[in-house]
Amino acid sequence: MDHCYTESPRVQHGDLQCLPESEVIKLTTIAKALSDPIRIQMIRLLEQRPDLCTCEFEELLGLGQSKVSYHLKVLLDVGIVTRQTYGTWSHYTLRKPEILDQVKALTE
Amino acid sequence: MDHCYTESPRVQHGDLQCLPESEVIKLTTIAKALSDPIRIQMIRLLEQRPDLCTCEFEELLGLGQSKVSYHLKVLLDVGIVTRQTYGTWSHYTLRKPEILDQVKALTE
DNA sequence: CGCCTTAATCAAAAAAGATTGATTAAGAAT
DNA sequence: ATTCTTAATCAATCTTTTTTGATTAAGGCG
Repeated sequence: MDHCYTESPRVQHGDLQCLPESEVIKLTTIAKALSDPIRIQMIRLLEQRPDLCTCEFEELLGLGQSKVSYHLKVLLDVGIVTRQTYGTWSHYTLRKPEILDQVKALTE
Repeated sequence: MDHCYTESPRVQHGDLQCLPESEVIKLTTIAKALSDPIRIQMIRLLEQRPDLCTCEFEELLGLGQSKVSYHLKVLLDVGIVTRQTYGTWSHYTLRKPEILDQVKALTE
């Protein structure tokens, strides 16, 4: 796949270009974050009520604390949500409230 | 556990809705298909030249035949591409040429 | 018909992602 | 200061996805 990133004579199909690796990583990283049912439901909840805290996800989704933390971290790491810490509580907010609609558009 | 709730919740807990299971599966299935670097590059190539065949992907991406077939099947199964068979050759086409732009929009 | 090409599929191994229970850290309460 | 609460992190396990090489199937050609 490397030869696609450069001007290689092996690419003999005119000007066909692959995407730069950094771009591919950006795209696959966000797609990966969106490819789990629990994380989709978390986004769905945040769409309706911003600023949910960790323990509310536990309650609303019926999941254990460490599982909830794990999935919230995935969403946080790719920038789908932001985290606000108040004392010992953590609250999460969607960075882009319309993200789920954009994912839906992929399926249409 | 009212202590961690936000001051002005627009929606009460009881009103919060999850997505139906079938909808979640639709969303995660397409996201999963888009979460691999090889498949993103395949889409990128098809964006520039529709109707590439299996052996062209092998050549352009520098990958073995069975790996290429595997990833094309993932794209086919979720409907991102369609397949046309001519004799022993298989050609693939993007069902929605703008799909990569839609994925990019997720990252903005 | 045999033989070559193209490509899908299969099964085993490797890699990546998710789950689980325990531990840790930091702030709040007593 | 000690204990309690909230939630992040860790390590082991389990599950899913991807890779690899081999096999299979079907079409074209001598």
